[in-house]
Amino acid sequence: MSAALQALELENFLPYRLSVLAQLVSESLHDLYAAPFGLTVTQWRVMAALGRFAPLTASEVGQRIVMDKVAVSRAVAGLMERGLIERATDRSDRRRASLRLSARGRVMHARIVPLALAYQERLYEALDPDERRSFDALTERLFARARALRDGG
Amino acid sequence: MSAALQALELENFLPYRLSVLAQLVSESLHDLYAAPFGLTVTQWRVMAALGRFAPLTASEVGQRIVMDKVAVSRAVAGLMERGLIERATDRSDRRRASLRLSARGRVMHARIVPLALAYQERLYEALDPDERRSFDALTERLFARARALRDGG
DNA sequence: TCGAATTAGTTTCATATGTAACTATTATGT
DNA sequence: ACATAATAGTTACATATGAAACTAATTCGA
Repeated sequence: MSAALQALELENFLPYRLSVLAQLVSESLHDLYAAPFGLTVTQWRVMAALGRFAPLTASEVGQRIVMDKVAVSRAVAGLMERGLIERATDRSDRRRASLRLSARGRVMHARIVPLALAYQERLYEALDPDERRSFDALTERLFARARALRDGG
Repeated sequence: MSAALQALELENFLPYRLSVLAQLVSESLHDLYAAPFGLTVTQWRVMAALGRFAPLTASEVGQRIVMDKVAVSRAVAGLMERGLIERATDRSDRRRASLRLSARGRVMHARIVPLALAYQERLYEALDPDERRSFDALTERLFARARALRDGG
């Protein structure tokens, strides 16, 4: 049995394709709220998590949005400084502090959400409804597989 | 007509999902060649582009792998330092220099490619062949759409 | 109950990345 | 031919990110 020569066609290589697509989309979205609102991607994600699930501790935020605790800590510091979120130390466990959007944060959140959804909508116009559902399901399975490979080997 | 309240469900938000999936895959792949071979993701991508299409100028590399010229320049500097690629200034236009893998670079490339393809294969096990084709086609269309939105508005 | 281990979160350091300014070379228009 | 613009690539600066060390508080176990 002769060994097949393997060639790597970068443009057809799944991890590469995912990376390029995600980066392009991420950059576009970034333009949507970075310049107008002065937020980084990680800060916006923290706000989005709090907008939906507050109150959350920093750890819980990290679990929700798949972000490590250092990144969360830095994003929270920046958002606190600008008065966009509020922190309240847990009385029964003073290591923990629950976070929520401030009034200002809620205003900004309410202005960004429609922009983000509109962008998603325009992106999804590339697919018909069946294809959207299909795409979402496939990404979900790839994600689960990638996590299994990382964790279990 | 009452305005519908819009909610952003981050975990169902397409840009977010793409970002998290791409990052997870990218991290896994990174473990595959970063520690063993001491390459960054950008360096590996430059090697992959040269392994397939050499000789290329730095600009051409950037176009192939969707990477800006500064990133290419830095990756090239690192790869030159380690003797993994070779540079030859174009005689008819001395601004340009064509790049190719060195003998050492080809050896390393030949060792990494099977690892990368094996990882892709294990990832793709989450999908059956029809689904793979479908997924690839859908990502292609989303990419085209994202680029159109960025460029054209 | 007291020391070790765990957990939440922050700080530090080294590295990576993006933007803009810069150098060197070639192309263009008059 | 010569000033201006464009192109290839590098450097510099500011900011972002990841890994590991660290602080503070709590839990666990002998």
